[in-house]
Amino acid sequence: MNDFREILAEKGIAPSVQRIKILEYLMNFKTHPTADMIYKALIDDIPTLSKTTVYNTLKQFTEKGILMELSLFENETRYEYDQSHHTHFKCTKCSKIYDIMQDSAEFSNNIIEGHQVEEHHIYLKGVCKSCLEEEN
Amino acid sequence: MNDFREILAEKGIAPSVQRIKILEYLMNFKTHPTADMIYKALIDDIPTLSKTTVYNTLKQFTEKGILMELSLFENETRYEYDQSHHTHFKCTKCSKIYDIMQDSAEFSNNIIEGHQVEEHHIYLKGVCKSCLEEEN
DNA sequence: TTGTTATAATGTAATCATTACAAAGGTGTA
DNA sequence: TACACCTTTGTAATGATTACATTATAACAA
Repeated sequence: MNDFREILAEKGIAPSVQRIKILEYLMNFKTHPTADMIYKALIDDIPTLSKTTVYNTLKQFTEKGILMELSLFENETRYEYDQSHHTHFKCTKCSKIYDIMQDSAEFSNNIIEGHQVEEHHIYLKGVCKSCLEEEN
Repeated sequence: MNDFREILAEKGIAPSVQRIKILEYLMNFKTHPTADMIYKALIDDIPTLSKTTVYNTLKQFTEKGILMELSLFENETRYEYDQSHHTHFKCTKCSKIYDIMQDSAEFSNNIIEGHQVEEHHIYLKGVCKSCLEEEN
């Protein structure tokens, strides 16, 4: 539990109950939850919790680099604490999202870690050619 | 223009004016537009066009495999006609989305086709291990 | 032609995720 | 205590999307 406080302290974020609980949840449950899932999971514990607080906190954590935002699937932002670089797999039946640790981008075989892959997407983010040129 | 009618006919979709114009737009402008962008682009041409029609048509086209749905960025669904397998690059400054034709998944160099890559995501879709097991 | 049926398009209202904003609560310090 | 600052809260607003009921259109038979 000091863990959580330390992580927040390192980033200059005051350790309120809400922030600690949200971070704790994301570090303990690697389920790539939405803001709403986090809210529902914590509301019993913190009955006064507001959804706005959840959104604000997730935004702040993302900006400070504590969390990673995933907007990959179905127009719902999902969050994860895990910092390691890995691939995401979403099941079209049960909707669960799995982390694929396999490093290589070798997807010629359509079974990966037991999952049957039907679609394969790669996307990149950064500064494009023409924006780079304008900067000079 | 018979092109469009043929594509629709192949999939058993009646060639209404609205459907032809929407398909035409997606085939001519490879800008990965949102439903709203398509609506705005066509409303002068078809003054009675309804946004619901755009949504319905895009959904139908996607189900029939004519279009590809991209929910990669900022919780807005974008659509593209291009069937070839390629990578998407989004500029964090101008928000434009580029197609990256480079086949290999070799992103060790952080400049690709002139764009400076800052994030690199891979995601997969399919049926997960436990759903596969349940099927038997 | 008229009537009938089926499909397609439209407009409005509803939903859901997210954000804006103002008010209220808490904490630390002079 | 009083003040300043940050945090949380609740409500209202926004924006994308969907549900649904109504209207329009096209094809076809009588």
